Amino acid sequence: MAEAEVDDQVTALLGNADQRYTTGRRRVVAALQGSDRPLTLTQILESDSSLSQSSVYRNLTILEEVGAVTRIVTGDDYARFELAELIAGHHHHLICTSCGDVADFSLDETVESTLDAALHEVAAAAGFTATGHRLDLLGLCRSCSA
Amino acid sequence: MAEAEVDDQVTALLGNADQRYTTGRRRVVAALQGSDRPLTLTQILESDSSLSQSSVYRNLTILEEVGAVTRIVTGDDYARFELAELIAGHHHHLICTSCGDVADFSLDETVESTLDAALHEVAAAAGFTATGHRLDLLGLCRSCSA
DNA sequence: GCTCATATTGAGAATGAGTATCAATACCAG
DNA sequence: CTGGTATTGATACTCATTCTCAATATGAGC
Repeated sequence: MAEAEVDDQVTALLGNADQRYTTGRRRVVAALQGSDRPLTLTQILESDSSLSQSSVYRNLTILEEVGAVTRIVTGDDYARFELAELIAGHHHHLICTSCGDVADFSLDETVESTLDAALHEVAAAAGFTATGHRLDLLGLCRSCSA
Repeated sequence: MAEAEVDDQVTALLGNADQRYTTGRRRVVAALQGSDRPLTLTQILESDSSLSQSSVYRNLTILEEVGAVTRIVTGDDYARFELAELIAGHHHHLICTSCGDVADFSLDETVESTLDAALHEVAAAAGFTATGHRLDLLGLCRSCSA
């Protein structure tokens, strides 16, 4: 998705919640969009020195509430943030259990549908209202396994 | 798995790391085994009033290090703990995004194999050394969706 | 452009789950 | 029983994240 389209999406999502798409929020979204993987707060701050810690935390929370950003908690000490699937598309994560790094990957459409169907049955049987799934591959990234 | 077998497994895992299977650790394992879902620290403490907070935290960390317990971080404020897959068997989680509750479920063998094969390819392509996967269904539990 | 009312920002204080400390206690070997 | 080591538990501490609140920016109406 092009930057302008992302901006339109985020503007709409924020607007639904009577929130403005301010410069600070644009910068946070730009940082996330410029990365091929989820970023920690520290990484966001490092990528744009005009941002302040408390505002980035607050804006990430707001962006998460309106559905523009997703928070990823890995067990690592830091939460990571990425653009929500609505914007970035459905995907999964390779999580390094040694250094905490997270990378994106996608699965074949056919595997995804098989999975979706199976999960749908499970949810129905459990009286659970499913809104999505999360699939992570755990292990060692290239540098940690070397 | 029967209680005695679980004890044997845990004893072996702890022994490999030169750790004792003390009364406090047995009580923590018993609490986890007695539940059909992962427990928070608070829930473990409530289930057995003879346990003290700092020892339970320390023992959960040790049990996790030796591979007897798995820590589940949901995005909720509390980490949850369960017996490792080696002991409890491979399974997945229904995670309620409203109240944070976590329940267990399993998938058909066939779906699991399809998934495993697909993930194996992804890992190979990324130079990632996979040690396992994590699949969670996100949504609202029965009581939160009512 | 100007003014008001409101939303947002940013620096620092506060919160709280989880971890470290350390003296007291439990356990094991001889 | 005795000495040496491992574990416990109360408490202090850490540090990612959230809250506070005065200062600033924004948008609407004129």
